[in-house]
Amino acid sequence: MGLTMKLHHFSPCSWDEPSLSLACTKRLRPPPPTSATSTLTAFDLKTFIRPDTKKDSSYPRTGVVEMQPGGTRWNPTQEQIAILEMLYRRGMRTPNAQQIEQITTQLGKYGKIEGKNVFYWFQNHKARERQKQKRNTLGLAHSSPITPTTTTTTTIVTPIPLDPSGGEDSPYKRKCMNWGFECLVEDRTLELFPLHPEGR
Amino acid sequence: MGLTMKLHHFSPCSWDEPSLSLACTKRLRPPPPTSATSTLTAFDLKTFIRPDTKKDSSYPRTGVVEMQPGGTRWNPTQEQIAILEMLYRRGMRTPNAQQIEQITTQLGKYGKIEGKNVFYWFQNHKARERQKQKRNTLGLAHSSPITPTTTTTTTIVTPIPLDPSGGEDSPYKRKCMNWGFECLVEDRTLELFPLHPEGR
DNA sequence: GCAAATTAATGATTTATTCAAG
DNA sequence: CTTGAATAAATCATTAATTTGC
Repeated sequence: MGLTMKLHHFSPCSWDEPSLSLACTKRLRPPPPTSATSTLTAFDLKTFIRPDTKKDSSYPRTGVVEMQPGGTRWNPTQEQIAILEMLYRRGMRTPNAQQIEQITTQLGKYGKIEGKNVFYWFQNHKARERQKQKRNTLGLAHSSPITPTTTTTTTIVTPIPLDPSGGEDSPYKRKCMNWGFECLVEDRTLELFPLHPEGR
Repeated sequence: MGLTMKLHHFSPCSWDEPSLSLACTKRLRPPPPTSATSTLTAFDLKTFIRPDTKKDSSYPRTGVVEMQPGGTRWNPTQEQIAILEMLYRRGMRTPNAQQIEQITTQLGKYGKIEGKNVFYWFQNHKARERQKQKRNTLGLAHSSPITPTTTTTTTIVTPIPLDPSGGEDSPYKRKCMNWGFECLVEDRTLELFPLHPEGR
């Protein structure tokens, strides 16, 4: 479990294979009368494969460093972190698309940010709080009774607000999907964060 | 295993409390909000909560067979599957945002589809091909040496087209991110699939 | 033949793991 | 070392095939 050397790059394939022989691999679910087999032979796949020009097409191909002038990855500001942490403490764990969008809009006032940053932040924060807690729990289990050690600041983790009430009616219900960003952009900018963006 | 008749698409949460309960997957009372740091305490989070107007929220309760799109999941057509499988055979594994967009556009000619469907399809297909192969490998490992068995048609898995050229310039580079859908929509509709879309 | 019940397949989400920037 | 970013694995949830009893 450790050395998965996955490095699938883009294929310089030559698209001359004509065929697509649908080798019905399954015994179950026999394919319905497919009219598509014969028709899907010829199309220009090359258009797909072009080695990614992204939208920001104008990049200096100088050969080595083609990085966005703003830097590579999101570098959150203090205000952004503070807000995110508050939301987390308040119980937010996996915001849905709309929530992400709104958060992003607001946090954008304090620095450059994208929706995915917000999404990833919650993912990572949740996961790392979890493992931190687990580490603490296990550590205390067999460690010497008094070892505050001050190293782990033990961040009192407000447990995820699960449904504690016995009244269950669904064994587990998914809630949100984090897609749907496609064109959800509305221009009404809500005033959710009455903070005074000062410094920075 | 099949009598769960729960489909409360609309969580009847009452958001009347001045505090807030985000990430309310189930109906639950907001937990006592763990005194937050006093600086960023006041803002109106309720604005986040409005129960998401994006989705359908209006089901044909009249008992009619009117399957209105919105609450259902993607049900791919034969043509769509055929194209996706071809792309997969050709080596595509994790298309980037732009590729997903283009594929979506093209597959949209054969049925309703979104970008996330394409993304998920590749994720799932890749994973399930992997586990299928693993199962086969393990099965053959301790099975009798000659067992053609003809049952599993062994879908000749075109190995992932690795970069064969010695000319590498980046030692493993994460290539794509599947975000960035925000507003990538261009209206030039490429004609990648010169197929004649006929009704399913 | 047929609809309800069962099962297999698979779409959609969440969680765990990994890579790498700073 | 910390943590943003990305992918893989595990899991949930829903739909279609298939079976079953009539």
